Amino acid sequence: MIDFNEKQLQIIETSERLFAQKGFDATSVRDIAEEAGINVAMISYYFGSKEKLMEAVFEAKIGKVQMRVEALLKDESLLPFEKMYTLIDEHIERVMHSQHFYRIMISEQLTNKNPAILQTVKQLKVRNAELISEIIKEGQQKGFFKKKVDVVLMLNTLLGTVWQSIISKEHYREFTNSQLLSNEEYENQLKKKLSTHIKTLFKAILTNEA
Amino acid sequence: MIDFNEKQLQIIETSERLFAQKGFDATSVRDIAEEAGINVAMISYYFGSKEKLMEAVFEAKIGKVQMRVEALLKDESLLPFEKMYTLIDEHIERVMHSQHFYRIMISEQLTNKNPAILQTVKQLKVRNAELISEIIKEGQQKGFFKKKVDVVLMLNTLLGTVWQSIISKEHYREFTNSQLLSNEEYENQLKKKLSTHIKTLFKAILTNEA
Amino acid sequence: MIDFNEKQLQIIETSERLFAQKGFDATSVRDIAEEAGINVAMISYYFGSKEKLMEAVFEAKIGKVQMRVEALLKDESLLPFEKMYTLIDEHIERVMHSQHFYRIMISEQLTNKNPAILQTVKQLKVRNAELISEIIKEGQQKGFFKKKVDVVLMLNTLLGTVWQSIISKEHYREFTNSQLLSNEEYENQLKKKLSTHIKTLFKAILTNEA
Amino acid sequence: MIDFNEKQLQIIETSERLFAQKGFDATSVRDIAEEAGINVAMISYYFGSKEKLMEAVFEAKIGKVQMRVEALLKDESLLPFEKMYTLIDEHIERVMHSQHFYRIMISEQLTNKNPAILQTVKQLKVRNAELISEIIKEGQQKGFFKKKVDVVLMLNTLLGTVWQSIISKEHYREFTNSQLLSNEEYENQLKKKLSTHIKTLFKAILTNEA
DNA sequence: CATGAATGAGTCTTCATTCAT
DNA sequence: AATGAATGAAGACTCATTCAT
Repeated sequence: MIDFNEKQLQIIETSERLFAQKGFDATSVRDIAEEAGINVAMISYYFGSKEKLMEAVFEAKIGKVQMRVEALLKDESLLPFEKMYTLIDEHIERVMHSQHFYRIMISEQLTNKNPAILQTVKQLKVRNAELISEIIKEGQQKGFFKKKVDVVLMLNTLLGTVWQSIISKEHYREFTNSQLLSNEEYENQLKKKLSTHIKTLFKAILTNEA
Repeated sequence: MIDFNEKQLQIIETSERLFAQKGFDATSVRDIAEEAGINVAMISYYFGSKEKLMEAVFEAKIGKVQMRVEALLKDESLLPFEKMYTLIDEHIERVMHSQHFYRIMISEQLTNKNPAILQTVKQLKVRNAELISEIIKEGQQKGFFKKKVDVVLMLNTLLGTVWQSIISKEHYREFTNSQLLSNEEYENQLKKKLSTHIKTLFKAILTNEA
Repeated sequence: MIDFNEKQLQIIETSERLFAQKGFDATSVRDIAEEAGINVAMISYYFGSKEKLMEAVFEAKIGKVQMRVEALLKDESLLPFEKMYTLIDEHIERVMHSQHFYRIMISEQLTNKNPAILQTVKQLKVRNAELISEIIKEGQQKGFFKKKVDVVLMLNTLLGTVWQSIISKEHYREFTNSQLLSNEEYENQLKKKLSTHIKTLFKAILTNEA
Repeated sequence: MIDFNEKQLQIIETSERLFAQKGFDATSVRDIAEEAGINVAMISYYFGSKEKLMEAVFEAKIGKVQMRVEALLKDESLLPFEKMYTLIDEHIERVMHSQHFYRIMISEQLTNKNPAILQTVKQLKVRNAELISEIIKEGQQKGFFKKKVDVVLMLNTLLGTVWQSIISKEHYREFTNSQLLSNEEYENQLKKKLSTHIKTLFKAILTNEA
């Protein structure tokens, strides 16, 4: 876990936003430098290269996410279903709040260009799948969940549905008659709907015997 | 619906693949020209610019998709549930087969850079949502589906789950003990699993009274 | 043997001069482009890179030199001593006339940076040593030359003396009371002196029994 | 004669090596700082600039060389021929031992960029020519040497032959069947050969009446 | 006295596009 | 109708040097 100083964090934050908005290749180091109010050379100076900067963006973020998930899933005070539901809500909250970062993450998974980043992402995903598998086993032992559950597909439904809702958010604004809502209101409404929707799906996945 | 000549289609096809593999910005017109075996200048000559070429890629593809969906949903020989299930299977099949194109589409939705393309995508999405709404109404009238169904969320679950499964395909290969399968076998297995999984979800969405 | 078009030759010529005057690293592609009256991008366009341009400079020159030497040494109408003397005079003439190029060549041998160039130079040198060895053998068989002659040292004396005379030319101008001569006159005087001097040395090397 | 403190000498020594290996322009102050184990800023701090550092390298070296030559040539216990032969051997030894420095010196003479350095070099050369002229006069008066001797050409043969032998050392390694020798052995062999060779040449220059 | 942080100028190269043919 | 040649703009990055501490 690398420690970044204040200026580095400032650069990371700006990069995260710009990479998300325009994509890695379409974001020039000049763009970043200007927006962050620093000299172009400082990016090479602090991070070595634009690519390494991107990796730093991931390191800075993934670590935090990982810790939060671990903490939740190991919380012994929660019942299996409560854990799953909390997991859903925290995920929705996190993705909505860090849309920028998740945009980059998807983008990186799309292009397969930086192996270091892919590795980091993979580790996060696999680790999470492992942790959730354990919750499910626990729920199965206690008789709450049905026998056969495909953890990966379940996770993909969670991540995919949330993500798809975000990227197509604007497309459906008219369709759902939400033109009059402020951006914030619309997002809040979306969060609630998503929460209910996915919990329903998870319940179906975890309990209904096919 | 624009008519493209053979050379143009050749360029579109190559572009689709390269844009998908490396991203729009990271793909140079020289790359495309070389792979397509044509002169660099021909891209500007036929399409006006690299951006316009991208738009052509979308026009060429979206049209086909749209027609297939319309045909399916208007097929009067199918029951509502059958339509939904066919919709799922065709979507899975289509996305798996045209991963390249869907990668670009997601990428474009991520970066919001080309309004013309966004508009095209939005039209497709909204039109599809409308069509599916009608199926659902039909199913509700016939008593197959429950009263309140959120079409958009349902669609997002379909699209999101399929998509998430594709982009994280490799990450979970070890986790699901599928290392020994060939790529094709792995994809076929995934298709089947996805089909069952999403049908279960749709059934839950369309029938279970919360 | 690569064929260079007119524009390429123009770039090569300018580069040869600038690389010689300022050194490879101190010469920017902008310098070259400005002096050659071409666009900076044309250097990459025609040669691929600054390094490759340098290699082209060598290819363009070394070939010519090689051919001249081969022709001379294979000339059957000349006696061994005549060949050696002609070799000396032609070398002096060539180096004086192409000082720019020889500056670069020395510089490259100094820094050992571009293996492709070193290889080209080495081939030239070794080939020349071989050819001259044959002349000497011929001279020995005919009884003109003494038995043991070190070809490499002899060549090094020729090349070294000529070269050293050129690079320290200005240093000794006062010392030799040649301030009043024009540059051309001074160089002509130097050529004559060098010719006599080196012929004396060669005669000593080739005939005097130690 | 400037006094350099220990840290300065350390920087000078490292610079000498790096400038020789990679050339002045291709050597960055960061390279030097890293290899010398000092802070980058210290180079500007101690020497003012990279150029001034180069001048310091020359000042530190030229002084030593000058003193050695003066001492030898003024040694009254040696006969003229002995002096010349010792001069040759010491020069060979010196150049072989300080190849780094001589590489830089040649390089500087090639590029003519730093007038201060050129001046220093010129002074050394002219002074040496003057001293040697005196030896020759002495030898002529004593009847050992012939009347007309071109000191400059003679010096150029000494310097040029030695130098050419060094820079083309590797090129001829195969040609002289010396692949099996260690680097050290090869250099020792070369030194001996050079010594004999140049002494022969000098003898011819100094005695043979044309 | 010595240095880590910072920077503006400059590097080479690649890019999409244009234009004469 | 099609293209090879050419280019201006922009790209990421490295450099020697400065300055506050």
